[in-house]
Amino acid sequence: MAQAQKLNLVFHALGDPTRRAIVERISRGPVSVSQLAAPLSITLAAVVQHVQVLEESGLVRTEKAGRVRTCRMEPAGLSLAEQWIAGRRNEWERRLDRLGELLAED
Amino acid sequence: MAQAQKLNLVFHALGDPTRRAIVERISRGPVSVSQLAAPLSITLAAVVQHVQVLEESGLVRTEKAGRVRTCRMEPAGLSLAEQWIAGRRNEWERRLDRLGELLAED
DNA sequence: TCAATAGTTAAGCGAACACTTAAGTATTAG
DNA sequence: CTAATACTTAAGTGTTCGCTTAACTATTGA
Repeated sequence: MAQAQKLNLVFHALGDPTRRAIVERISRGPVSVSQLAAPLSITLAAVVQHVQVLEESGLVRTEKAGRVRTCRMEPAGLSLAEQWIAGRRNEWERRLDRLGELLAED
Repeated sequence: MAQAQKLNLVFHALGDPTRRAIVERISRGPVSVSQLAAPLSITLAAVVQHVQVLEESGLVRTEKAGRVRTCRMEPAGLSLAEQWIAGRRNEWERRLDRLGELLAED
């Protein structure tokens, strides 16, 4: 998949507060879907849909054993977003440097 | 504004590829709205709407001089997103450390 | 075996989204 | 003064989103 499309999915996934709460929980250790649903005031079906979005975005990996689906972190997903942001900061800082050099010329 | 609400706006803003392209351009230096629109195959009106979303998210600052609106980077916006991501990675790594210590016990 | 548990899937609904067209305002160059 | 430029704003349109209810499947503990 193209990088841009992956970034669409990752940033879109993180744009929802319920999904960020789910990621926060999963980043502390593996959890089942029911455990994810417990503190949330939405139906299990809605939680399943959020988990699907997170899995398709590459932020979360999922595995079913018996009737329980366990969700784990997939750190590469977050990494992609982090690197895009770092790239922007980098360009911005390099520009400030060039500007500083220009102003330092006498 | 609450941190969570800001994160909603920032991640949602970055979830759209056109808006990311706009941020990439702005991170290389200040630009007018027309300059932003030039390489994009959407109407000026649509670009204005994207810029509004970016401004409300805190990623971009904007200033009008005469009839030209100039857009600049607001690095604090990206920073907020970066810190949230770093926080998740941190929790995930700390958990791996604890796990490693457990396994190292004999 | 059979009832509770854990998740799945589909259909539907109202709100938000990205975009367009169209009609406007304000600024500036000639 | 006038025409072109650079937006701005409003209304409308099709699509996607987050969520619900409801009906279903698969697993497991008593």
